[in-house]
Amino acid sequence: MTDTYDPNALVDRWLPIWEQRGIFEAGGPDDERPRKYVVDMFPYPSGDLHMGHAEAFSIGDAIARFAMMRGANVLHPIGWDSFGLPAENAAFRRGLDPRDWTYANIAVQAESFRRFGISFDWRTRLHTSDPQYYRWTQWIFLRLYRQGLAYRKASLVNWCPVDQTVLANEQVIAGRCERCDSVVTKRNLTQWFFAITRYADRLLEDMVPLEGRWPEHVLTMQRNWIGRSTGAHVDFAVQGRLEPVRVFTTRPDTLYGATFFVVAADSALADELCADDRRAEFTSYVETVRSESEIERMREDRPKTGVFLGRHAINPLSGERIPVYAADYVLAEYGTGAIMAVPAHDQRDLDFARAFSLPVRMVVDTGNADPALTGIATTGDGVLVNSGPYDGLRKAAAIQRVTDDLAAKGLGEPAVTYRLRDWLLSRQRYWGAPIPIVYCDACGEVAVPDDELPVRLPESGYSLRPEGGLSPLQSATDWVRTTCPRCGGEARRDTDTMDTFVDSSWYFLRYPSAHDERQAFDPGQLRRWAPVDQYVGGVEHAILHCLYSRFLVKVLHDAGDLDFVEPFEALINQGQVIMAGASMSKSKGNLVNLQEEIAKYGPDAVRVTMLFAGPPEDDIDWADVSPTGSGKWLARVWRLSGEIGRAALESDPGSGTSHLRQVTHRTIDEVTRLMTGSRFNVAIARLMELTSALRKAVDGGAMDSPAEAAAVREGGEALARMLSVFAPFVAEDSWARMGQQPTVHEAGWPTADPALVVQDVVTCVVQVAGKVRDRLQVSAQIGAEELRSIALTTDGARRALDGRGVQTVIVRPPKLVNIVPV
RNA sequence: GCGAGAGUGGCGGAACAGGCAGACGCGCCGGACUUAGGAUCCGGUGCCCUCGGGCGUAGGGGUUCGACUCCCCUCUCUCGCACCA
Repeated sequence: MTDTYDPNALVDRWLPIWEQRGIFEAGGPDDERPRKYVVDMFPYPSGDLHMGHAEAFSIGDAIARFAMMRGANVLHPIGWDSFGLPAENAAFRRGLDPRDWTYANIAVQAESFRRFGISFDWRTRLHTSDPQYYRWTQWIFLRLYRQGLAYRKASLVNWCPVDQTVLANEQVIAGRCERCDSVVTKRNLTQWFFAITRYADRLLEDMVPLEGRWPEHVLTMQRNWIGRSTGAHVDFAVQGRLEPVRVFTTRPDTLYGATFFVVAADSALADELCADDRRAEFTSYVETVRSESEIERMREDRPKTGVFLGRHAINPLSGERIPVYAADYVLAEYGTGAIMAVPAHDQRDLDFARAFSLPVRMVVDTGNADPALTGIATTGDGVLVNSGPYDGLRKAAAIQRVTDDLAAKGLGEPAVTYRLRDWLLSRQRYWGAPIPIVYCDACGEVAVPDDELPVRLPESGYSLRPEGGLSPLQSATDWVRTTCPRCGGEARRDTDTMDTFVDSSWYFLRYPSAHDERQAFDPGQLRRWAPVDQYVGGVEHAILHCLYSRFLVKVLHDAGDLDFVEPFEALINQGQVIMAGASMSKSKGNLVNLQEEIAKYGPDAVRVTMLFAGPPEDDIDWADVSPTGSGKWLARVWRLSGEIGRAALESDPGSGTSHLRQVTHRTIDEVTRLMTGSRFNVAIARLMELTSALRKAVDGGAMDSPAEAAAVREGGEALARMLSVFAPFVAEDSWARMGQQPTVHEAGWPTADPALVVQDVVTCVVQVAGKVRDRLQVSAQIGAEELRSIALTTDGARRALDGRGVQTVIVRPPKLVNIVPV
């Protein structure tokens, strides 16, 4: 055993031993230990692991290892989210097949994970781009298809002109492509959707039990994303149209304040309603609107525009005739694509009314100044005015009454709308799971039978680059040409592939039976493991990935495949690793290379630095933290273990109650609690304190006395066991240096002796007028009366009182006395 | 604009339930050992000070014997959403 601390040599020493013993493999069905399923969001193979991976997986590993050390049967799996557009683009840039590029990266990442010492059960390893995996992604698609939850629809979709593909709403950030930042345009294409909106209410309701277990802001983001609004549908007759036009409003109480009517300019309805003499103006307006980018449309200070359509709508309750406009501030996709405009109580309507000199009629008196004069719409509570039979009602009562009256007359009904849209999953790209549908001239749209899955991606030999909005798979003509599973006639395959979020929204169901060739997931295994007890990953997936996973689990539950409705019982979003105040990027030149950091400090020091920097959810600025400092601490532990190792193994700390034993057991007690709350930074601070206490004892000659040496050994061994969850290599080597057999990871979490945790003597603070004036060492069991009289006679108290009398004394034995002078 | 969260030393951050503010670490200062130190070990380190104390958790007010912690107002920052009717 060498005496020079070389962190990277420890990796080579212990990795083969751990792997040979299989110590991180989950127990089988007969394993009686309590089970825990810990999942890190699986990586995307875009290159080697980076600093962000190191942080996320350090957190997940600490959680998984802590559970293992406490005697749980832990499933800690790993896989790769290996389909997707970035890999495809990167491969084409290099003139490579996406498959080769992807699997080469996976190999590199897997080896990096190994050497980083993450406690994965490698038997679970899966890749979403394996036919053995995407076969079941296709099976899940068909599961939704048969339930009517997957459907095809021609619609105006978000189009990224650079990536040449359709994007889900969720992938458009402020009008730009999430991936390449180019300005998104619109296209009319027939696309596949999952009907996630049908699950909107359940996605909302089922969040209640997640309170306190998921980050609050993630729940808020999901709620906002779903965007449930309650109100009413109201039918307005429009001249020259048989059917009334329906609007959605959250403020039916303001119906008498509607002074005009607006339909979305780009909707079919606007086109239909346009009067002949307005056609020219309307057409040119729509052209202007269409040519504007999303960015321009979303400019905050953008003036309201629109055109009068030459018709009027009839207010169903008041009978008033109001003009109908087309405008781009009304969205075709939200609600019904038409609104009643109440300028007095809606700022957007007011802005439009002022731009077009339309009347503004206040119908709810909120006590604020008239919006017609101020230009500020009022939205608060108030009393109805100018509203015929509803005058005098308060807002809430009026909403109820108006809605009821509309319903009674068949002119409307209570309604709920959502911001959430159905999940658009078709992608005109090569590197994804093909959609398992064929089109037959005789039978139409036909599902590929389950036993013909997977529909494999054609291997190569085609131009696989996206062109002109056509899926690259269209050029694979002999792949496209197939036979209809129903009639045996000629048929064509769907040439789109699925959004990779489909792949990643069910992988945690596959892990426990990752290589099962008969089914997507094993219900028996899932009964043992699922749902995921702890999920760890970046906040960038707080909406998309988490919402889609929640949706899919509910669908599979309803299909009778699963007996739970939420995939992730608890969620931690780790912060980002940044450098010198900015997110890392090659162009900023502030990229920190993970492998270089590991080469310099060893994997353990990098892990400890990540976890010690602050709470897991906080960002880490690598410029503010010190891998050197973490490395120094680990080296201290390692050297200490060598000194402890020279003391006799068999010595027993016995029943001694030395100060050091108390420190050890209090540390165990506290670190155990801190780990339960994922308070890794504080837990590490406590372990550092224990290290210093042990160092001090050894330097003070403790090793010369058998009893004291035994207490040092007890502390050192407890330290190694606890350290193992953060710094597995150093902990393991220290364990061996103290003369113990491998491995520390099987040694179990130390147990605190309650007798040593309880403080028998405590420090009592003596305050005068709330300021600390003295400190006392008193028995933890001291009575209030006794403590009061001792406190009053302390030097500090007497000096501070300076002859003044005592008004009252607050005694909180044994920790505090506060003397209040006259 | 709307919603959520956060402001503590030079820096990252501690403070369980209203009871010793600044644990632990970085940085800095000093010392020991040393041919040497970018190794190791030990000590110091919120600010001011007449060495008794005074001030101090963004700012202002309040509740309390006692407030980083609870309440109100203001300021600043971060994140999310952003014409969603």
